[in-house]
Amino acid sequence: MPIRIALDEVLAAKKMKAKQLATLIGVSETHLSLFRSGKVRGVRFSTLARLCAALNCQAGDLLTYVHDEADLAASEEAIE
Amino acid sequence: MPIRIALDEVLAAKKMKAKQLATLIGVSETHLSLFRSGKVRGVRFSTLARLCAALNCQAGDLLTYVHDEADLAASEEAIE
DNA sequence: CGAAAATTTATGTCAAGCTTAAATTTTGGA
DNA sequence: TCCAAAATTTAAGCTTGACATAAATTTTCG
Repeated sequence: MPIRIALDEVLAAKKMKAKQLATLIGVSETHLSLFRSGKVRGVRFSTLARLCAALNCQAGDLLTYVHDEADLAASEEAIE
Repeated sequence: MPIRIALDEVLAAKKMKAKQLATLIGVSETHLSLFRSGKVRGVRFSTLARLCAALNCQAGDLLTYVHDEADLAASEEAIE
């Protein structure tokens, strides 16, 4: 997956524990853990907004796109 | 909603039409239109990745968080 | 005007966001 | 080296909403 979640880095920079964040924004520790380790396939903006608010950062600080040529082949399947 | 979608700006900068983008990344024009006008409540990373790939930009260029104090009160409801 | 292009509305499907609970693993101090 | 607390993972389920297609409505512009 070319969208990398950099939550751990931001968390470390703010010297905040995942648990604190979870409590602060009202999301389960379970889900936050899955999110941190990149095991989710998307986010609700409401959740993203709360993360940004709590960490005082931008969406781009949490989500970074790692370029992958394959992403552009999305519409052209059946190439075989 | 404090997450602002800046797709139109990026699109304009790249001088690309929404329709071209939709075709390029394989998403319906309908949905892309809803997305552009901020009428969706979230994104799948697969879609975000394709947008970034096609526009050659970062996730942060498309999604920006507009600070809103209210976001932190997310967990404290029942305040009345 | 009028037709093509773009946006919106309507409807529906199905994936997955997120939760709670329990199991498993990791961590760190005594 | 233990063991208990903390953190992560697994499991199961509820519910939302991403995204699609089709049709209606609106906008664009020659």
